[in-house]
Amino acid sequence: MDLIKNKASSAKVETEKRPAHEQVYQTLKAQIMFGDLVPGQPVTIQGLTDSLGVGMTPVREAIRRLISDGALVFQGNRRVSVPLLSAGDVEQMIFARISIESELSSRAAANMNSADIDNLERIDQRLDRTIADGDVSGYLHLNHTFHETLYSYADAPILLDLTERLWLRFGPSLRVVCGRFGTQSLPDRHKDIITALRSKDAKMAAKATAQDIEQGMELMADALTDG
Amino acid sequence: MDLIKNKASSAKVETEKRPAHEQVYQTLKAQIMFGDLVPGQPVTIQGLTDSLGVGMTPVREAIRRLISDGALVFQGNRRVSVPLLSAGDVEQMIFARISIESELSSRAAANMNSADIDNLERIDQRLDRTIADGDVSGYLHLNHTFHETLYSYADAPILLDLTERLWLRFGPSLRVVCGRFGTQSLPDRHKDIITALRSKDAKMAAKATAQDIEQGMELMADALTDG
DNA sequence: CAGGAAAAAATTTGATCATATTGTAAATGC
DNA sequence: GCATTTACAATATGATCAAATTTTTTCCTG
Repeated sequence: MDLIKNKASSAKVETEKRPAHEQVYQTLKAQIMFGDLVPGQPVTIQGLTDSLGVGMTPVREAIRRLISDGALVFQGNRRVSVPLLSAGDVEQMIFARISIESELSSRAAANMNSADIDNLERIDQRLDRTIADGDVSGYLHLNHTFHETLYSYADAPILLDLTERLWLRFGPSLRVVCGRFGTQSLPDRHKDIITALRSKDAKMAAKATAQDIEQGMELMADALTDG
Repeated sequence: MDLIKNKASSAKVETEKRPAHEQVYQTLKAQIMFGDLVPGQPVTIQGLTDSLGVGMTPVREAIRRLISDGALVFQGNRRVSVPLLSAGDVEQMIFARISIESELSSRAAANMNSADIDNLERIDQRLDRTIADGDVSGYLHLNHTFHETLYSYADAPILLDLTERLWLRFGPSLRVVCGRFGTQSLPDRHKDIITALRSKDAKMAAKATAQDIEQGMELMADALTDG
């Protein structure tokens, strides 16, 4: 569990340099995105100061940031919790993700060279293995890495930021869906995306990305209306 | 002791109920959005504790939130400042705003009744007066109110949140542009939007909104490349 | 002797914590 | 059930420590 323990040997300069509030933010972000926290679960400041071993000020700052990200919600009465998504929420996120991420994919297609695409394909191969193995946690991490890597070539930091914010919102719910249905039924349009990138076909890359998003999010929407 | 605790006096409720960090956030947000703060201007924690008369913790929390919003930027060396936009930034915001706000406008068209549209039109009439008077500050406030009011009928909180975040980003720069060129050259496709709403034409509402956004943002893009 | 660059001290600002205060929810009594 | 009390968590402040910038001093060179 000691994720923050020093990975000392490699780069000793940067290890402990970041301020505590930044580290707390990154830690919580990962926990939310990859599902250690369940939708609806309350998050308390004191609980985090105890478990993370830092004072309350850094924890407070990290929580405010995450609330602004939409990764946590303020429940009115000083309570903070992981968001529960409504059907409408998911529908809006589908629209926003398709609008923005298709564009990112399209822009990336114009900028990526052959080696970049090879690199992306290697990530996708590792992703396939997690699906075959039913490794939910690995799937969530590598799926995120795949999209993040792809979009990073778009050279569009503001669109990237909007996307990151959306991923933080649906992270916990996606985790629940994967936990319930396993990894078998998960969509993977990544092969289509890679094919499009190789032929420098921005339109096709955008379309494949849109389909990948839609299939994944629809799965989530269905699961939410069931429960 | 607390005999006066009941909220009997209805009109006066909003005074000191909200926590300090929330008030600081709202204050700074308004200052950023409507331009008391100039792009590039440094923002210091201690300066704000002095000028706002609260401790550092609430100020810190508000600043973290605003950084997450993109309304302030963290300059590496612990320094925080109001963002300077690049041409690429503006271009990305044009894309994102058109994508999302056109959709909001389209959805609002389906939900607004005649009285709602009348209300919106009254806002636009007041807006016209600020343009005629060259009242930059009034223009910025009412233009925001117009869009915010319109979009509120879309019943899409997540898309609304994404939009708010974008407005916070370009607020300071828009203010600079208006200050330099006055209000005369500002676009106003609001009449077209209202016409579209009255005929329940969602497509046309979306198109007029897109044009309104594009014209305003292009103005900003031009001004930024000049300086 | 003057000018400038480098080094060192001082000031300003940020980061963190410990503590006091206040508000909210749960528990107890009637 | 409802009101009062109790307990716990959130809010907010001030103090303390660390980092960075700015100013001052000093020393070297022309």
